[in-house]
Amino acid sequence: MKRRPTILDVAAQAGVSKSTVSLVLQGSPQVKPGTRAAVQTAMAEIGYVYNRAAANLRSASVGLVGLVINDLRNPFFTEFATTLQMTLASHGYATVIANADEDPALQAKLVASMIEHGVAALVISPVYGEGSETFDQLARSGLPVCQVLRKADERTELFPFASFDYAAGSVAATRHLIDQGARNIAFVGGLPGRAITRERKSGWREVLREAGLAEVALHGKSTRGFGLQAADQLIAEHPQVDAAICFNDLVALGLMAGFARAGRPVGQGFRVVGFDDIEEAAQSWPPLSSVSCDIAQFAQDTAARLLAWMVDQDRPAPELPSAVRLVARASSLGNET
Amino acid sequence: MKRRPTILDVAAQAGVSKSTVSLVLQGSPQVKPGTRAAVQTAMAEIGYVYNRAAANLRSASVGLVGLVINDLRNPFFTEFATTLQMTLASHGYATVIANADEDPALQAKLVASMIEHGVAALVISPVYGEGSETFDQLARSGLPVCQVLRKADERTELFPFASFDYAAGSVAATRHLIDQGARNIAFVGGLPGRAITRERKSGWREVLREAGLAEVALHGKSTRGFGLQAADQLIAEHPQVDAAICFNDLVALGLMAGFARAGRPVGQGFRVVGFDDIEEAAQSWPPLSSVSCDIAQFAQDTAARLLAWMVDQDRPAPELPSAVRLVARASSLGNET
DNA sequence: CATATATTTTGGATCGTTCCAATTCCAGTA
DNA sequence: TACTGGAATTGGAACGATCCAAAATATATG
Repeated sequence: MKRRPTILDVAAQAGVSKSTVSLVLQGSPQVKPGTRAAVQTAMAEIGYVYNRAAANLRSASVGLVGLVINDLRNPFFTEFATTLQMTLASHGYATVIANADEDPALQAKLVASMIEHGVAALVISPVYGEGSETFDQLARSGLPVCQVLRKADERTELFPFASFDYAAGSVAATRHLIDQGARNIAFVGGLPGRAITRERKSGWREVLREAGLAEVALHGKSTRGFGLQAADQLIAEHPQVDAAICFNDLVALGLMAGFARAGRPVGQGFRVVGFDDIEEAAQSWPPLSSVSCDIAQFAQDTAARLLAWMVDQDRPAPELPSAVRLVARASSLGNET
Repeated sequence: MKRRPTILDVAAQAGVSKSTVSLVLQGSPQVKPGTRAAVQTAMAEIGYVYNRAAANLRSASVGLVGLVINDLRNPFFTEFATTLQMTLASHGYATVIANADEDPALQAKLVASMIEHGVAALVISPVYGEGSETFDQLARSGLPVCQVLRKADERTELFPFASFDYAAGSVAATRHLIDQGARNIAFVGGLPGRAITRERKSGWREVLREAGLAEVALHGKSTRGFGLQAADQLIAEHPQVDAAICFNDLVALGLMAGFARAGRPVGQGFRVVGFDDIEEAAQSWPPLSSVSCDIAQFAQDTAARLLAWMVDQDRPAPELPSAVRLVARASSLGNET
């Protein structure tokens, strides 16, 4: 017979009752060491594998956390996802990662599937727009849900929101460019109307208005491809622009590639700052200045807050902005190596 | 009472039996449309959520596929993972993605956790080395297991292996560089001793020997950082080298950045070809020539093979190399725009 | 209309674990 | 020896779905 062995088989093999086997499985201290050893030997002998579905059915508490990411292909989010998974793993929780691919319908399906699978909590970097039923469903489930990096639902008492203080980063980046001598600073990338775009733009706008400088903004998707295309547009339509703050590093790297292609490599009179400080920023040429969001640290903090919520019923603050830090590299500095 | 409603509650609400509710849940065609509607209304009214753990316990067949990836941060693997997940989703299977982070111990833990969660099959791009117990465990589980992209276990009748025909790509890339006038072609990146490094190197070596050209190889991690560092080493120690085949695009992009930093931008007498043809290859400057592995297509093929195995007991071939295609771009062509 | 057949619906058994109250074991004490 | 109390072990009742064979209902046939 090919049937998977159960704890009853183990119990028979070890000459104890199924309850004792269950206690061993749970690492209870109240079984005698000798008995424990016998049970463990029996398990190894008959090749027993734990059936978590059965256990969950009875105990309801599952060491499973769901993670839904709007775009897992973006390295920034990949880093967040992998760090969160590893941090939770070190606390005995398994994480299921899913990619919503910026598709609200898929996101809804994934969330429903995770609830069905009985996750104990959910972390979501949501897709924008059309997501209200998803959050209504989450609200009904009563699960601990953390919104991270993107705020798609305003009910932050229900879905506490943690992200970075992008506005402050934007101010710092703009001041830095002005200090370096830039006078026509464009903002490139970010889809218009989104909260995160507004935030990353707000500091730039504020500083420019204070300084009485002109504003040029090119909006679009947050991809390398858009940056490439934006370079051409900037050169053709706004030749006076001498610096750019990009929505993220991917856009910035694309923009730099675009300027290089046009024969005006960044560093020679044109300055660029990105957002996120992904690993590649330090490795590109020229190295890219970026508003650094310590995403690994952020993922660890998120894990800690989530654990506090799940384990100690200690609900996180509704809004929590993490500090950012401007890392100045050659792409924005006056002198060029 | 805060108890989650069960199908019995739904049945009571709708005035039918639990069996009927179960049939509706499974989308059985044998319930009358009127009854179905009544049940669905009842579900909505009392906010029923399906309990998959309970269902799995009885039926054993779970629409769940595990995916373990050696390094999810590598965009090549991220693309594979997300495409596989989406393809399987369109066939009604949920996918749990986990990142082993090149850590054999973590990989073992993840695999064990997935088996416990009752996945119906597993796709693994394994970590190299120390993984034998992991595969022994998988063999014992009797699950359909596909090894993809990396072969860590030689028992390919048990764990069918699918990857790309890297050797052919390597031949094509080397011939191409020679055609373009290169005479000193280095191989950069890839950890020595690994099957995949041997494969990607084999064609290069073969062609060089045929042509009677010298061989220079720099081995290291498959990261942008190593490429950056390799550029300096190449310039300092092997100034005669006039072209490079890189283990992957990340190394190639790092190498190009390194050459640019050293004031010898690629395209002016130095040619580079990478492997994988990640999205960024076309967007860098200069655009990077690469041996294209259509990873999205590969992920879809993998999904199809896995489904055939799971559903029709149709076991895939033990070894299946997918064709690759050289995409020549400015980084390896004679003339520079 | 009675009967045969097809379509829907149903109650009980079952999956493999955990939980709980109850029982057994055993060393220490009177 | 008989008794006690804590430690170790146990059997039965859940958990919430699916499966199956049987029952109820609807439809077709002569």
